[in-house]
Amino acid sequence: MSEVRTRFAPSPTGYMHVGNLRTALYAYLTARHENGAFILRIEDTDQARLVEGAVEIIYDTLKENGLTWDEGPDVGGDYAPYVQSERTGIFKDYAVELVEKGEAYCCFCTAERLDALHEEQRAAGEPVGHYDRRCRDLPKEEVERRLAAGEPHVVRQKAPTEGIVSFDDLIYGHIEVAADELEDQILLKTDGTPTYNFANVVDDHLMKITHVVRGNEYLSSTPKYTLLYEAFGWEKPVYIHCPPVMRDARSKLSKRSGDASYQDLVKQGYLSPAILNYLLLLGWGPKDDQEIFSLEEMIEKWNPAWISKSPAIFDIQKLRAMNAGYINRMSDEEFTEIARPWVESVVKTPIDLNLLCKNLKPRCEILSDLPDRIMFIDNMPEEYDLTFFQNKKFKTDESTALAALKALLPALENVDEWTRDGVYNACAPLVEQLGVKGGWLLYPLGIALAGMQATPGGGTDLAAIIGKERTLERIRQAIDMLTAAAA
RNA sequence: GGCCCCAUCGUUUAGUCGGUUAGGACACGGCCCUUUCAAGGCCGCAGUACGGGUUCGAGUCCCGUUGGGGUCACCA
Repeated sequence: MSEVRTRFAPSPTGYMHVGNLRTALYAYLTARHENGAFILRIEDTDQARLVEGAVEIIYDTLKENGLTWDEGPDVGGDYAPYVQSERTGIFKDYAVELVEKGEAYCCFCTAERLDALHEEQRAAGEPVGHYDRRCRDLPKEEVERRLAAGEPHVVRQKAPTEGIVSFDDLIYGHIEVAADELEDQILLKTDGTPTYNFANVVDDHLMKITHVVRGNEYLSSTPKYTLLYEAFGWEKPVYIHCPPVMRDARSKLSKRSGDASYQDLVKQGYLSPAILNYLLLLGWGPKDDQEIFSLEEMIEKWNPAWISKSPAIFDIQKLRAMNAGYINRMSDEEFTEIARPWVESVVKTPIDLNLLCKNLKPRCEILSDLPDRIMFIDNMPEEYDLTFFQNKKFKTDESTALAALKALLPALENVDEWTRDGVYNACAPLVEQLGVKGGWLLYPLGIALAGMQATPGGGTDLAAIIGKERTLERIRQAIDMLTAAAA
């Protein structure tokens, strides 16, 4: 069996939505699982839609995710060029080949005539149909004469007028469609450039693509592709049509409706491996219960036949959980490194960064969660809701908190070794002395230091993180506030 | 509208030879742990869209209904 070759052929629109990335991943895995080649081809024939820097976004996204390509615009390959706009000269010869074989013909009908035709059909109350094939059987002499006169024309393929056209898809199985559903599709436009479908078939053939992995919006046009392969007498690729990634049950993910692109997700603090892992499972499942996959494991376990047939709704909540799992599995050191810029964006004063991050790690689902959680370090609110001191489980309220903090203050003033353990060791004897539960004493400390209820760590952690000076200052502040409130 | 495709918990997915207490994950609820909140551990709630067949037996096969998606360009 020959080498498996797949390709990812994006249009450089400047927006890589996650559905695109998933298609790239599936194509990549299909190749790599068979030790095959993965090719990157840029489909930029629509110059009007060209966006500056869009190709770089494609490169960067694939690279960040480890989806390396063997052939492409930047690395070259045996079938270069890999940018479609540089290949326009190629297609004309193939169109001519089909005309000579009698599989295609020159059509001189103008756009105006086509419009009029459709208008007539509408007026007659008929559904707007296909091209009426007026030029399909023009006498050879007439065609030559009009060509010689330089009359504008397109090249159309002669589609069969009866019978059925069928193809096989690895996911959807055998699909048949009546030939009269198909029209004589245009191969070459008036300006001599190829239509997308035509260019695609020729390119895939020339690049020896064996498995075409693409979105299932192409399922309906695949019979046209089939006709082209048959007209040329080329071997058809294995088709793998992937269902779309949806925003909700009705609509696809789209830039227009403001759905997050891959880049947006990264900016929000989602990790690439977590995004890729989530995408793998969105529309595909292994036969066991494995959920966490490294790229190597994906390659090993991949089977394109297990891709789902129905659309999958993108669930940001599940992605969040997946991301949290990836963060939780990192070492404290790794997490500190990726969290550092986020922490430093809101904390400019000296702190125990390692201790903070150790506490932040299990509390962080995505990196952009961080700033709100640690704001209090540099910006302690002047006032906060004193009912925060009420805790049912520890039997605390404003008055017990006042007592606890008053006991804590002198004990902490005497601490020399200001570490988490040092602070805790100074507090522990008080629990004995007062005959209370740990929480009774330390829960109020956390509130006093942060001014909020959900904090990255208990009272002693917070004290160690923000340092002795700020700790004592905030305890005094809390004592003042509680005293004033009690009076 | 024509044609093509799809349909398992709220979401995602397993169930591919017809026989399962219909499994996992996220979310949700509860309990444990606990110096807050988390994390972690344990338990729970929750599904075969509907209607007909075929069969001893249907999530699985067939037909229909409903719902949804895609596609019908000198766009890609």
